[in-house]
Amino acid sequence: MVDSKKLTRSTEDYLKAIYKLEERHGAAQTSAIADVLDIAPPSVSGMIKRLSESGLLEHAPYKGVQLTDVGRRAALRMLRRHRILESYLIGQLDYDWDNVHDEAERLEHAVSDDLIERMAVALGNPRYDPHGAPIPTAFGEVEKLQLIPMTEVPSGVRGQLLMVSDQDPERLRFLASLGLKPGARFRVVTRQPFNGPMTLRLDGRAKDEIVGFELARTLGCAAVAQGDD
Amino acid sequence: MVDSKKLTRSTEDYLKAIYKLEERHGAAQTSAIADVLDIAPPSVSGMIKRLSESGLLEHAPYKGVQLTDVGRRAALRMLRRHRILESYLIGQLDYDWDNVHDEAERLEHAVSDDLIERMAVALGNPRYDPHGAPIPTAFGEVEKLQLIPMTEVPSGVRGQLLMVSDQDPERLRFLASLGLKPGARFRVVTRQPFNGPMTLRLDGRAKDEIVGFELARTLGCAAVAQGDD
DNA sequence: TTTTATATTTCGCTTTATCGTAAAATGACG
DNA sequence: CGTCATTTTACGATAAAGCGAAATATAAAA
Repeated sequence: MVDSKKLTRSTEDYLKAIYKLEERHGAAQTSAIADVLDIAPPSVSGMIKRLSESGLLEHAPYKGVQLTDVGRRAALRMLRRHRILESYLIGQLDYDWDNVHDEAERLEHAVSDDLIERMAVALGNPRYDPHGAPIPTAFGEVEKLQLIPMTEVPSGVRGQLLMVSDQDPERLRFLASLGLKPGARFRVVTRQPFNGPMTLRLDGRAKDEIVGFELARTLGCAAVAQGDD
Repeated sequence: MVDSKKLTRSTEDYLKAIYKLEERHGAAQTSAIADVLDIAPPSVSGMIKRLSESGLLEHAPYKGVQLTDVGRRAALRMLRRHRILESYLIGQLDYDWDNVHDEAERLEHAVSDDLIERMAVALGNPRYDPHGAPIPTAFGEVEKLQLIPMTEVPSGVRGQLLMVSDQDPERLRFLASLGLKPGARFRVVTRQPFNGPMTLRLDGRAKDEIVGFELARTLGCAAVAQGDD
């Protein structure tokens, strides 16, 4: 119950995964967790039991789990670590946005809170990481972004790309080659039906770019009113 | 035999410890390792067996162990990591020389070679860490310092402090308060017999400082010829 | 409501890595 | 050659996490 018990690598990974699932679907099903972490469902059940006995989450058997306040704080702490680390590696050590994920993934379990705060200070306490994800504060608060998939920006409408997944280096390199970095503004030129590709015109570019549905669906965007900043 | 098998935290710690013992005494006895790592001798025997089966060290039963080339490279790699990390934390993240050890100790097991090299570059490829220890190159070469304990600098002779242990924060703070940082030059004013304290006059200081025998024995020094740089 | 399908949990077991105690083996030395 | 300290072997314990098979619960279909 006391929150000082130090967590293992796996438990930290579980908490992060559960947080992200909760964020998207309100709760986290066993199989969803198993899926994300690439672990067999019975193993997840076992871990859920241990985590709920430690007071990190509430378990409604056969329904799913919810993080407790303690669990959520722990998850947000990991997210902060990950995102500060990515920001630092890119900002101070010349990493590129497509190769920071793995390094951050390992380091987030090893660094001290002190080091993270020093990195944050060195960066000027950034609020977003290089992939556009909001960085939780040291007190465990996060901005909740209201994003829509690029696939839901209507034809003819202007939008802005705000957030991409940091996981797949190849995808990130490809996105960069299209000019699709967080902050990029565009107008949807055409959208094919039946989950077909979309055509975009990025601000400051002379040519349209074509983006497949699967890819576009993973891009967190906001619609931009004309003349909005 | 293939050197690509990734090592665990403990094995890395064993290799470091064995390297340091070898450096000082030519070989590493089981009990000495047990002592340094605070582990029971039979456990060390067990680990020695595993390490020698992995080709990291040669074991002469009942005699001691010697690192193989592979083992030595692995140990030097850890030393490089540790020392680059300490240098980086102090040089770029405003740590002090008395509080970097633990952080480096944890991180050295988690960082990638790539990150270490980036840190080294950011620092201008330093050759010594902030405690005066030589940093092995990425190729596994180290400068072998020929140091003597401060207790062996004769009375009346000038010396230079070159290296101190990074392990004990309190000791480091105390040393700093005396002005005893690597590079500091001094003249031995008096030395009491029977392992008594010594009196030093540090360059640029108006007052003598008294240093106990136990402490002085851990300070790596070089005698300095008059007018030497 | 009964049947069927899907998801979840329980059970029992395995793996990996490490450490420990007690007892046997070895080597060093007087 | 016998004593003593060191080292090794044998055996067991622990902790953390994983898996497959079978039992159970929920949800959907008939």
